[in-house]
Amino acid sequence: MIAWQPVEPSRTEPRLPSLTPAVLAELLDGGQAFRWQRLPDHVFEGGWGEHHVRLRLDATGALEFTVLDATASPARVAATAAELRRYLAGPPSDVDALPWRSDPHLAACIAAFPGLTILRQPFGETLLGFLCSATKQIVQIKQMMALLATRHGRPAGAGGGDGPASWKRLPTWDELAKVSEEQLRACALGFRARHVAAIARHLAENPGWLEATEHAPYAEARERLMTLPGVGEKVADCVLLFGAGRLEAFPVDTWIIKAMARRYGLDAWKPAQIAHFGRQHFGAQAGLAQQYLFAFERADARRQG
DNA sequence: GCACAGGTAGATT
DNA sequence: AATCTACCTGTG
Repeated sequence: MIAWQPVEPSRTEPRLPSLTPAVLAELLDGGQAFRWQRLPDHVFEGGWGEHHVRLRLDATGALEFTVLDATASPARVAATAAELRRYLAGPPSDVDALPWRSDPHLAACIAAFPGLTILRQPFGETLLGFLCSATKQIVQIKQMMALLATRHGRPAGAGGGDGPASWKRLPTWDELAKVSEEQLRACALGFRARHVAAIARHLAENPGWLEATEHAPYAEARERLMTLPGVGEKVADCVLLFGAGRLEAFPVDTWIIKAMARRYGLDAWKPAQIAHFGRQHFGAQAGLAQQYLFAFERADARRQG
């Protein structure tokens, strides 16, 4: 294994925030991504795309990483480091521009998770993850992703893998198109298997559709995603927020419905109404605000608020 | 044993 | 147009 290295920002990229272990856990394992595992001593192991790394915080809260590929060349390590910065830095955002001065609850959420940001994950992987998220808890979504990767994903790394212990990346949509619905169900996807299979076929028949969707303006991208089976407003917004850096996306899930009822008095409001309120109230970075509200509400529930 | 889980879509009122 | 339900399956 290669020694730990700092995840230093390059000169042209914004500095990554200094994080506490709790905020790092929320960032990697709080429901944005589904491929990170907690190890002892605040170490996280996981990956995205073909990259497989461990992350930890040094004494000052700065991030360090190590590439988990014994055969990785220095060039590949450098490439992973660059991709890691992009993954962690996420879309350009500014917490200070959120309306926390006039919103005491938002201010409390931000204070509870200082430095929490939005990741920039691969678009296709994000779609797969949130397709499988319907009425599932994070641990279960992670289990589905792990099974899909283990059984149907390519080994990542130089030379296409180096033994049974090598990291398996999630299957691409092209690869998923060759997996039967039965095999998908065997990965614990349940009724979501039908959606994954149908979308894989659709994407195979429409080359470039996913890329065009990723780069389309927000409203158009959202419409396109919602034409896919199993993709409604919530999943579309999650995919655009976490997989395409669209901070204006404001996913309304059960936690946000609870938060809006409890903290903002929006009792019995419907998801579409809450989404409208969120965009109006929180502004261009509504998705960033959503992540703070989401993290706070879940933490509050864990300590039986 | 049974309700519930980062929802969606089709049926029913 | 609003409300109800089926859809899979692991976890508590």
